[in-house]
Amino acid sequence: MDYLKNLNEPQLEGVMNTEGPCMIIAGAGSGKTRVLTMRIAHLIKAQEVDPFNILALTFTNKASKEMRNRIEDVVGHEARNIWMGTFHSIFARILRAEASKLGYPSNFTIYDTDDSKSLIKNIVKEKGLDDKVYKPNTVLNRISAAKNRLVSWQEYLKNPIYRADDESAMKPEVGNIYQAYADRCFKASAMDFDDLLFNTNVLFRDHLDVLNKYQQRFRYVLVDEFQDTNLSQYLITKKLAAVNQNICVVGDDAQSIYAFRGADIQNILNFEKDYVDLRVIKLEQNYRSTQNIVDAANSVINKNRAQLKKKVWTENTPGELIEVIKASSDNEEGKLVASNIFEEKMHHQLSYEDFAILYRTNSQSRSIEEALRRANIKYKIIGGLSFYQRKEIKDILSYLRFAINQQDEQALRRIINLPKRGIGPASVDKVVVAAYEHDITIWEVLENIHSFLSGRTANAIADFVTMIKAFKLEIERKDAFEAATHIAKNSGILRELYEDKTIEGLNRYENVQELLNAIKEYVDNEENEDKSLGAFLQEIALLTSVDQDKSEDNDLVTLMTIHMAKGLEFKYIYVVGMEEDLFPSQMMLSSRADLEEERRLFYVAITRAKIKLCLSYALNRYRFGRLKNCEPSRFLEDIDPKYIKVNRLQKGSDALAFDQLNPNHGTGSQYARNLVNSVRKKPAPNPQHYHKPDKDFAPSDTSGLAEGMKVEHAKFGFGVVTMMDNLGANKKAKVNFEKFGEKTLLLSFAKLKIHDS
DNA sequence: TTTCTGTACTAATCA
DNA sequence: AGTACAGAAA
Repeated sequence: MDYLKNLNEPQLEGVMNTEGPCMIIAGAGSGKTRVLTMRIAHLIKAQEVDPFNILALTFTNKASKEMRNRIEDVVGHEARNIWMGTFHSIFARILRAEASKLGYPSNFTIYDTDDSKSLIKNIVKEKGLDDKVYKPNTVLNRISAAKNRLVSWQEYLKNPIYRADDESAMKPEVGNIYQAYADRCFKASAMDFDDLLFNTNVLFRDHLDVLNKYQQRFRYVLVDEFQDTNLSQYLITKKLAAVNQNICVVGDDAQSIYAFRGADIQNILNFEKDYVDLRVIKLEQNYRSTQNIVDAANSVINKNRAQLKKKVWTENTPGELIEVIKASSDNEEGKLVASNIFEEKMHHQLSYEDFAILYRTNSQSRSIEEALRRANIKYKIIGGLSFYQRKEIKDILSYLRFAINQQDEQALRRIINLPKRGIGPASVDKVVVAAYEHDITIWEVLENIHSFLSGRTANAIADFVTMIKAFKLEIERKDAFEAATHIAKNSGILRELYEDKTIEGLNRYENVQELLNAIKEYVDNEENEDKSLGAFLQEIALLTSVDQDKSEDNDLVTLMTIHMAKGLEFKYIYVVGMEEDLFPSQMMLSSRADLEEERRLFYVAITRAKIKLCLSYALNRYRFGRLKNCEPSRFLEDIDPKYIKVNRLQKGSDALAFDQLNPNHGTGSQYARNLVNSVRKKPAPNPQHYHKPDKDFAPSDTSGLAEGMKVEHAKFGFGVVTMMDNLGANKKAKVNFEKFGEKTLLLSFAKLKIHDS
């Protein structure tokens, strides 16, 4: 068993003891992924467990792909048959198979966050509530938190605690919005991300035969990043492992950074109570980083109160001290980091792929990118706006979604007037109201539109329905790729993009081509058993941009958020934007628990580095298009100073000069800027300047209007007709107004009173 | 109904 | 710096 070589004592223990419940508490860089992969390999090779009986759950597709590859290296192609993937993807797959038990079609749609938010927006509007109070984001977070704690809308409405919470937040209607939201999702045959887990719980609760089937199937259950599971996920795994009791979880409480998604460190503590015969293994030796980095990380995490005691140590060399870079602005920060990377690369003969730049928020990537481009340093961005979130892609996907599932309300709203076909929001509202009044689906109203509406809009809708029905047939008859191509072409989207000859237009056109290629690839890939368009859509709904790395050139500097970096390692790590209100984020300052989570995030960032860590901050930064002063992050002070190199003055930096110029943090210049802005600002149009007609003002019949007539306009006041244009369907008149000058008015719209002839 | 324009508001992290 | 929305004009 040569795969067992090079494992230390506790690691070996984690690999060999495959039976019974087991929890591995693994410090950063202690080789936990290695233990997990070797454990699975051991199950297959030594214990002859059928890969089909192993369920391994991860948090990102990237992690699961990587793990599968590493297992494949040991056990060969059999690794393919392991049930390995993210919680969401695995249970979406199971729900697809069992959907009918929950009253869903197997082709249910998966709503992404945008779909959810816009649905909530619609509901708030329909209920006549104030959208300033019920912001989609806030409401969705509240609903999401409830679902992650397995609280249905019925229980939510019943529970006085939630009611009191909502009332003290001046949002008493949240429960009712939750109810409407759940109802509309169900009617749309749609599940949001949280529903995938929530409904899996419902499925296992209400259908014991189904639960039993999967309990038998998954004889071994393994969970990576266990500290990031929420209650919903925790209960699923617990239920699945209830019969065989072969459950192994791996985690590190110091790296729990997903509380905002309902993750609960308590799960680790509860785990010990749930399994009396639990074997607990601690991995504390760090193999990844230098002594200085490990010690600095420890000094940071020790500032947190809530944590399990554990000592991460290393035998590695002390290595370099941590460098702190101070810059005058975000742009300069980018420049300094770029030149620093270039120097280190040259000096130590490194590749660009040895470097990663981490930041708290995606919006910070802009200034860094700019600097890297100027310095001719190649880079790749992970995360940010994903390919599947682009407008043109979402448009096409909405067509595909709606052709498959006619109940998908959000997809319908997106495409019904795209390209423009004369069906405006007013008509859509009428349709929705009609559906509500007759208690039928929106699609049924559309199919029989002539019973509800007449005229041009009704015809447009009838044409739309005919088109969708044709698409449906296309999907039934042809494979996913051909059907999608047909829909892209015949919906008119592709043509509209093709006619747009701007650079962005060309880009969009290419993106659609790329989407079609992706479908082709999906169809051609032998590993996908279900090649239908519906399966493809469900799969990509759970994909993020992390999962698509196809670039030929791999020697690139990596840019990403700290969250994305979890589980990865690089020789050189740059953490940028070490400023108050940015990192820690200003939204995390309200409670100790929030601040501690933020600090764990910093811990994660530090421990990604193998050889050198570099932290940077800027004194000024553009936010919302305005320059803001910033202060260095309190986290810099959390590091024991003996691990930090006192920085030489940056050459080429005017940071010092800037400080001298602006001893008061640049308030003077801000004042000057405000002055300039106030001068530049155009005076706001004053409605009081508009003409006020008599209260008995009534528009005249303008069919006999002619040049030279004196008229009164409701807003522009008195004027003289200077020219008539009676050609074509739209009669126009040019009127020279006393106060507003010459205007061209469409007579079918303009309200004019004729004052003399 | 559509298009244009100015304004107000925004960016926390992921599946 | 972007974009989403409202309101005006066509």
